[in-house]
Amino acid sequence: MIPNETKKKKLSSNMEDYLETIYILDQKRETVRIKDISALMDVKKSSVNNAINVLSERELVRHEKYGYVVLTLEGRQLSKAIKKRHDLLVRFLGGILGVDEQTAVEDACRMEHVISSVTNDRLRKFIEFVDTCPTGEKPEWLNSLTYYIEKGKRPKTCTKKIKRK
Amino acid sequence: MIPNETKKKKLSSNMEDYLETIYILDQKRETVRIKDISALMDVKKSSVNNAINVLSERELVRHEKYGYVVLTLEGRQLSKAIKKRHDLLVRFLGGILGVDEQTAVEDACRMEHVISSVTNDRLRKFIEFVDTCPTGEKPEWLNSLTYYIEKGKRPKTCTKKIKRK
DNA sequence: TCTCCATGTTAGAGTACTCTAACATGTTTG
DNA sequence: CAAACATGTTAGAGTACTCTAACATGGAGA
Repeated sequence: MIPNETKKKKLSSNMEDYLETIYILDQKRETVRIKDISALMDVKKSSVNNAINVLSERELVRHEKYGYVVLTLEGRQLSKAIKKRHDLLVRFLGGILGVDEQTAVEDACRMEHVISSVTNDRLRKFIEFVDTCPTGEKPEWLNSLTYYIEKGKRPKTCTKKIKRK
Repeated sequence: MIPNETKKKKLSSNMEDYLETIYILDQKRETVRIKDISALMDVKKSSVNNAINVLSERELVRHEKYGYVVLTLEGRQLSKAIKKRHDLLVRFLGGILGVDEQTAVEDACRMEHVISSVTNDRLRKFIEFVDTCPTGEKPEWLNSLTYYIEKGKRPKTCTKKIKRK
């Protein structure tokens, strides 16, 4: 049995980055140009060109010579998913672990390419769990966690009943 | 001003992987051979050879032709740190998010190369926070989280006092 | 000792990017 | 309309890995 050839190889991290950038640009302007991608990612236009050729072959974008870059349906779905993963990670790192904004974004940019769908799903649920806290606010344990991260020890309200061997 | 040249370039993910593998092997046997690394990482010996040359130039390992691979002090410290990062991630993914063992290990193997020291530190504190729970057991909120992840809803004891607009 | 075999090394090709530099195209403007 | 400028493309080199295949080394047994 030959493995199903409709199953496409996973995109490389770099190509995912290009795709995500195209998605971001697409969301905030009418047209996306090679030049825009180049500027946002801080790579040369020739590198973008190379990437666009790869993404075109995968049918994730369409691009006519000297023209705009346009996401295909598949490309849009995929890039949107990558962007969601990114945002999720930023929220987790920033909102729960209290990592500073810049570091959270930088880490998310790298982590978004390597986490499995299972981990992604669990992180999403974790954040949902925090967001849907019955009190409608930050749950008490999370306040304690923040305190612990900042001070290195538990708040007084969270230290009683210690029973360790 | 020329940037301080004692500052060494960051190791690539691949080289970190090689170094971590050497550390793991070093921990459980007297000597480390090219062949062992090759087997554990599932790459060809020639690739290991190439990696060892790079790590030797960086003074992270010592290796005489046809001999053993030995970690230098610096190599030991660095590889130990990488391994710790790995273990931390496995504990977080497995122990808190409830990701299955195999996926947790796979994800950790990729994530360990991309998280910043800040995120690493926060994750460590998060786990510490859970481990030092005053009751000496899994904190109640974590039980609720596990329930939420499994069932998609909060346990009864965790749903009262909802006040959302 | 000598031969065999496990192990290690080298050479050379392939992949997936990066860049610079030269050149092509298309748009704007004088 | 044509020159000037912005933008895009191509060619070719460089990096950091991967592999296969051929060859070298060294230790253990006949």
